[in-house]
Amino acid sequence: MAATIRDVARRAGVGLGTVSRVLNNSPLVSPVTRERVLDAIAELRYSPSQIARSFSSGKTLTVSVIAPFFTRPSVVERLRGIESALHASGYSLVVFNVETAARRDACLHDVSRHDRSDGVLIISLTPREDEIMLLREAGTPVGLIDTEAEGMYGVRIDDVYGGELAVRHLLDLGHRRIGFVGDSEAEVQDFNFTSSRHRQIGYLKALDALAITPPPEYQRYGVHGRYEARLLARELLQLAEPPTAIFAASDTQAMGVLEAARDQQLRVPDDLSVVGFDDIDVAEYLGLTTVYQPLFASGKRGVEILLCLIAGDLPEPPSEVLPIKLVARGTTAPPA
Amino acid sequence: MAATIRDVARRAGVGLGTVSRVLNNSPLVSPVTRERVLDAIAELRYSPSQIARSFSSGKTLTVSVIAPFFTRPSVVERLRGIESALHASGYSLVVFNVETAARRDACLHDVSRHDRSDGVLIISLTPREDEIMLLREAGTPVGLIDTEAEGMYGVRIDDVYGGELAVRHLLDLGHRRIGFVGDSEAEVQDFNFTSSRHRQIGYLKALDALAITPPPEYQRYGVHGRYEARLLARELLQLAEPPTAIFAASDTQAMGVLEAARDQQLRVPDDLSVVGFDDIDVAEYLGLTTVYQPLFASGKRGVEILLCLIAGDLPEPPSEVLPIKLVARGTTAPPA
DNA sequence: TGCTACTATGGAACCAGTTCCAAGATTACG
DNA sequence: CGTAATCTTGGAACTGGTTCCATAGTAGCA
Repeated sequence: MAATIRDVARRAGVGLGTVSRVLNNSPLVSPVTRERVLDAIAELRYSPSQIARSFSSGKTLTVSVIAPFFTRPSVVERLRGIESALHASGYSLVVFNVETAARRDACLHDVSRHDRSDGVLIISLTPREDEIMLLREAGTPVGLIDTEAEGMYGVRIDDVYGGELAVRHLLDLGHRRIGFVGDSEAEVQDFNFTSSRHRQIGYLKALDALAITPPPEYQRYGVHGRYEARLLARELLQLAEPPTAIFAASDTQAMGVLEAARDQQLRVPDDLSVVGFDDIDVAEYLGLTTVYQPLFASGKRGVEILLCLIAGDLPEPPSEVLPIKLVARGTTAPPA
Repeated sequence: MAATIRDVARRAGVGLGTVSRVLNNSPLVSPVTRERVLDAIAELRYSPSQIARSFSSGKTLTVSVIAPFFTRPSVVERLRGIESALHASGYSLVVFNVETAARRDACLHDVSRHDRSDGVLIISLTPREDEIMLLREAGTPVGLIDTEAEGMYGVRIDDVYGGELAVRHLLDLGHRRIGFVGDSEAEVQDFNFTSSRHRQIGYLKALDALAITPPPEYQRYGVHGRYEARLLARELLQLAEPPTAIFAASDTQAMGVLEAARDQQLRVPDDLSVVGFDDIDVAEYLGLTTVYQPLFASGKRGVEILLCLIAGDLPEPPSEVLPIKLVARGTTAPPA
């Protein structure tokens, strides 16, 4: 059907190797011959088979990315960074969406086969000991985004510090009763998500610096999302002594908190201050005070690190930390 | 390095073909032999090379999807439907994000090579005459999502009817001065997006049924997004005789309209009614009246159609139309 | 028992590139 | 002019599966 490299060779009256050399821009071809080959390629409307190429060269020019809940705005933005950097390098992007623990394990396992892609990017999921072994054995280059693991390379932020930033802002405004809304134990377990937990540690650290120990009932956990966060915040606000401010582990959860405040006829920020995390697109719209993290850049940088590994170099430092900052908007104010 | 099918054959003391038959669950293998081969596979920790498999069989078990602006919430939701259906069928998903006209053309061209993937899904972009030819010549199966084209298969909604639904709702409430905010001419041209235009036709049709002809200045166009929509809505609201209701071609644009209303100290829905389109996740949060369309289902159905084409069947009807409905929430009310 | 029909099996040929070695052509230089 | 070094070139071998044909084995049946 379609022309092959041999057809081109015959047509141009040259050898197989010569056509291959032309295709790969080898300098070992005389200008005259190159021209002749290019003519033959044009005449036959020849286009080399990518699969055959991958097969014989062992390179697929493809990168897999494992993204948990890839509809979450923060993940989407990272993906956009990944896609843009990858495309610029001529790589294709294969996406795996992980929404269950089983799928998480299956994906990590599949991808370690180092067969269909030249490398793997893992977003937010922290590989376990045995999975790290598997990936290393298979020799699959891996870049981690938004997480870190022993002996692996990647890019992340300091979530503990981010939590501190958020809560210090509330403390500076004069708040002392500060609640926390974060991911459920189950999610942390199932997916090995760490950011909510780390942000909470920052929350505790900031409070501890002022010798404040928040009561356990001020810290609530639920399945990630607006809906659950709304319920958790409602519980917080119905306490005998409710918090005057709530730090949510993500902007999405902060939106749930805002809904709960609305439900209780509380004005934000007059009656309740709210801080989120991530600075997703809609945060600006809502005037939500939050902690900004460079989502797009994390994807881009993750790709750079991975391509580095694929090329055989070792990036330095292994785990790069991107800067974050507090963005004060309209959902925080001094307590009444 | 890694074991090959020949190693397995040698180890199991059988022929090449037999191992291949075991791998492909051919019934033409005796239970005893099958067992022996499976043992050898386990002992050698053999796992067949996907690339070699694709190469020799011609199937890649991969589908490409071309998604314009894949961070837009509506696109993300479609992608989620695609990923879920594709994964259930054992296919991998290669994503191309299109954000410029040049990239649009390049992607459509690349993908038509029918080499790296068994089929292509195209979201919202309508292939042009020559592109259809190219795809047909290459024999690449194509599924269209959110658009249609002569002789091609896919799934979509009736955008004209959607626009009618939205505007009829406003008319029923008593509005007569109704503005429209949609995509810019440039976008429609560059990407061959059709939905904004079709929704506007629905808008005109609904008004026409009541013999209303909206003045040209009531219809504004700008680059898709919250920011531009806000500016356009501001212009509308500053007219000598401003509209009492605005229909935005998407929820994202409706959010811009809401911002503009806020800027002008207008209360929604008392002073201004707003209707969006798509019913993205955040619409519910905002209490936005909008037109619901099955985004997730469109992705899923698109995959089903594509797999059908890959299998060599022709789906009926060629262009399937999914149901939509108006979701009345808090941003619409009778005019003051 | 002999013939047929079907099952089970082995392995060559094939897919379309890349890689690398051998060899011919050309140039450089003493 | 002869020899070495360098530049070009051709094509066999290789990548790891699938496919299909030939053949051996076996059961069914008259």
